[in-house]
Amino acid sequence: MLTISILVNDLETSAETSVKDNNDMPGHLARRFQQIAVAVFLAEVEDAGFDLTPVQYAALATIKANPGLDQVTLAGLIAYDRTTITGVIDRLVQKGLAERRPSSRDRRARELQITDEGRRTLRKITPAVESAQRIMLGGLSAKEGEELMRLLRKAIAAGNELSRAPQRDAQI
Amino acid sequence: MLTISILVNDLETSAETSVKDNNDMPGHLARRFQQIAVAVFLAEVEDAGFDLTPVQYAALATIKANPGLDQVTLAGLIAYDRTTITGVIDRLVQKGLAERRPSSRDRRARELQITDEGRRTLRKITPAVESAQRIMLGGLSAKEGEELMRLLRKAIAAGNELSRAPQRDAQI
DNA sequence: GGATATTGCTCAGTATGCTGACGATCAGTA
DNA sequence: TACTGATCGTCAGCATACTGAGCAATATCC
Repeated sequence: MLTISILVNDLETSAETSVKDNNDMPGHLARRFQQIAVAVFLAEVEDAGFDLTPVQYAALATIKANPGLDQVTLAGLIAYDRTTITGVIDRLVQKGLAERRPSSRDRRARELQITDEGRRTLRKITPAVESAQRIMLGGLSAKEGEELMRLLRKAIAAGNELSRAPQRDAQI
Repeated sequence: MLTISILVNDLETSAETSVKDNNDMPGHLARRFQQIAVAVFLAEVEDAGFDLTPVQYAALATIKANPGLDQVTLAGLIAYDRTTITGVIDRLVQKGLAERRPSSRDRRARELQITDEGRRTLRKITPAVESAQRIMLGGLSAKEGEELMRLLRKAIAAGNELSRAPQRDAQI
């Protein structure tokens, strides 16, 4: 009791809010883990001789798996904001990895296709991407890594609708 | 066996890379969880009548807990890049929540102080911040939430040096 | 069929985050 | 003390992310 009292007084000289340690804040931990994940991804990919961001990679892989999809569908599949997708596709097109052409069925929409160069890039980059995923979880045992991913998936599923860019399955 | 074979052929017509589902990628899950965490934070804080980002909140709370610290130390404590801090402090100062003044001991450095208004804001905003942290973990049991935070902390500690902005304790 | 609502995409503006560079300053050493 | 290297803060430039707005086109409803 005495210890606690001293601790509180030490942290808070006045009777104000009890500011928790940043490491007790899931939001802070989320930011830190993301920060490390991006840095590891970029380092591994650059070591492999490529220049592709995590976001660009996810978009390209999803275009490959769903040829001809439009931008809104792509955004839904990987949970990007639709305004973000525009710039990401711009850069994939500019690098010659993807193509954007007007849809014949809906003149508002753009159909996305991966190019041969994009396919080649995806194939060659895969070991680096997989290596990055391993490094991100490097401090955890295999079982802990699985558990972390399970808990993240569960928390994400529960909060899916809370951001402007929820995950959406493709329409049939 | 048959099922698996069909599935693989369905996903991969040629003998190319096996593109994993995004939900098996810790990097993707990290981005999604962060995305939701930020959205929840902003929504809760705005509901409480304030306009403060997660990054600004963390900086302000850390300034309050370490009066007079310089920008590099602040960056280290919350693992921001030092180039990011400049803009964050700019906005805190512009909102009247913090002050930046030249250090008397080191003319390169700037000493940071929280203002009365900043203190007031921190105090009033705390319930919203705590509510946001709860909502982020809303899909998990209390035990699962604890476990998620433990695993994140462990993974982050192992990867601390891998980003340009590692966490650093303050010098004594 | 025509008014209305919705949807696909883009844009301007703002806030992280990062790379790489720079000037000013400090610290350590020859 | 002069030189060298490191450090503090800032800047330009780029890439996410988001808000809110708008245009064009499609869907829906009467």
